[in-house]
Amino acid sequence: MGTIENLGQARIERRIERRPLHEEVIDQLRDRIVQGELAPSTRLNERVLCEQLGISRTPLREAIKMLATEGLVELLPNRGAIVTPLKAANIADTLAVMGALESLAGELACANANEAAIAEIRALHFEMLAHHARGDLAGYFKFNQLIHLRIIEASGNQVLTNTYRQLNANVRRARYMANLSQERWDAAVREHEEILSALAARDAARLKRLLAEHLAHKVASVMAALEQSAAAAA
Amino acid sequence: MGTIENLGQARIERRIERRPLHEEVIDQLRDRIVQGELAPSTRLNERVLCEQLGISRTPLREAIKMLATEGLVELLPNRGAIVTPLKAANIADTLAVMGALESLAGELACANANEAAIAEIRALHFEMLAHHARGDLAGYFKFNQLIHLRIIEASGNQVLTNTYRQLNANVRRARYMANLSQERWDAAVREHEEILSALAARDAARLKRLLAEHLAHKVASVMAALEQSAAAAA
DNA sequence: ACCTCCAATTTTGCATTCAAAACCGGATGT
DNA sequence: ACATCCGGTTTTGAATGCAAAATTGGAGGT
Repeated sequence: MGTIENLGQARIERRIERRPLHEEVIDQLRDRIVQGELAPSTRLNERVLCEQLGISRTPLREAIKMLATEGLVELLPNRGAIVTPLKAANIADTLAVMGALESLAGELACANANEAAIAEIRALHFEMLAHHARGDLAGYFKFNQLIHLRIIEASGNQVLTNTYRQLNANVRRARYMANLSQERWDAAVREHEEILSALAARDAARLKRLLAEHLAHKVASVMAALEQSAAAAA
Repeated sequence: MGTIENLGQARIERRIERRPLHEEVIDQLRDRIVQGELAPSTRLNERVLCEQLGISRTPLREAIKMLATEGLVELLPNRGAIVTPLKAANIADTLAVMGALESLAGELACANANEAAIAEIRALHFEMLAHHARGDLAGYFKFNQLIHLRIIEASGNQVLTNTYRQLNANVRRARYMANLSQERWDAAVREHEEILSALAARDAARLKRLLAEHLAHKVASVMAALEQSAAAAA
């Protein structure tokens, strides 16, 4: 180990940590895809994206390859890449897997979550209520997502969290299509109340059931929206 | 070599679509990592790997980025990449997630699997028995893996299959460490018998329970081996 | 001997270049 | 009119080049 205290090097560590370009790029593209700004089936033209991002093709191509293994992008050999089309079957499969993960997360969270984490989830819940009260759908969605992610994280299983987050990115693209009725919205908020209370009580069985029901409703809503948009496209 | 035959060969060869280099490379590297030929924490030197694979750095770097999002490789900014170290905690987390996926797969497989798929799994089971009878551990492992994968695939959920396969790659790296006792090996074979019979009977509840127990044994065996190797390294 | 500093070398990050495949649009033949 | 062929253009795939960061090895100081 040697001397830990550096003599003349009392200088403050430079906080300016330059992120690799491919990381910057992948975040940018992932956001654009999830936001729908890059719509499903859109062709990713390397030249155009390079100009928009102000970088060369090398880091862009690296980012695209990474997005492909995340499943947000599809590689067509010799023909570039497209934003993965939204297929109802694929979304249904993804949601089924996410359900299994949520169930496991609920169980683990009841066993492992510390009170601070639960308190934070409760705080986020109230923030979500505020947006719901104001009828602010975008804000509601944001905190909704955050709450689900925090419950997953409360499991303490890092692999579970990463897997869930990755699958979730794919599903989030479909969320704008799901035009929530006021009734369904209100019901979802009530479901969240119950989920929170089950977690606080560390009632794993009840939490798992509630998460499963909540997800089932989400599946129904998303699938309905997808069917509708598919019908409109045809 | 007749001219006509050669022409024919050339035409056929030309029709075989050349895979992108990064795909070739990612498969090569993934195999080497899973086989343990590239051991955990090994530094990936681009120049060396380029020479070994006979390619330039561009496709190699693309492949490394993809392996990083698969979790088999860790990127150290400005310092290249290393094979992801085997951490007991990470493997335990991964196995927990795989357990949840197997459980879901068992349920879906009982509902969706066609008889041909089950017959194929049974055939693989007998091949596995043959290797077990001969005491051929490597051959046994191969068919063991294949059977588990086929059960997952029998779910009919593509996302589930992909997710499972990806997580599995990480765990397979640890399998050589798990020095199976003959008793445990025999027990594992018996468990497989039961799993197969539950699937054939489409008894979802029993199948889920058996898969969970089977996995629990695997977890115990892998974790014991990891603890042991960690102790040896210290 | 140990630590620190510094130049030389290596290695990575990114840009650029070159080659091959796909795409486009008009001319040609049926 | 329609399909197809062909040349040029665009776009992707892969190699190479160049600059910045990290590593190495050794000289000098304590």
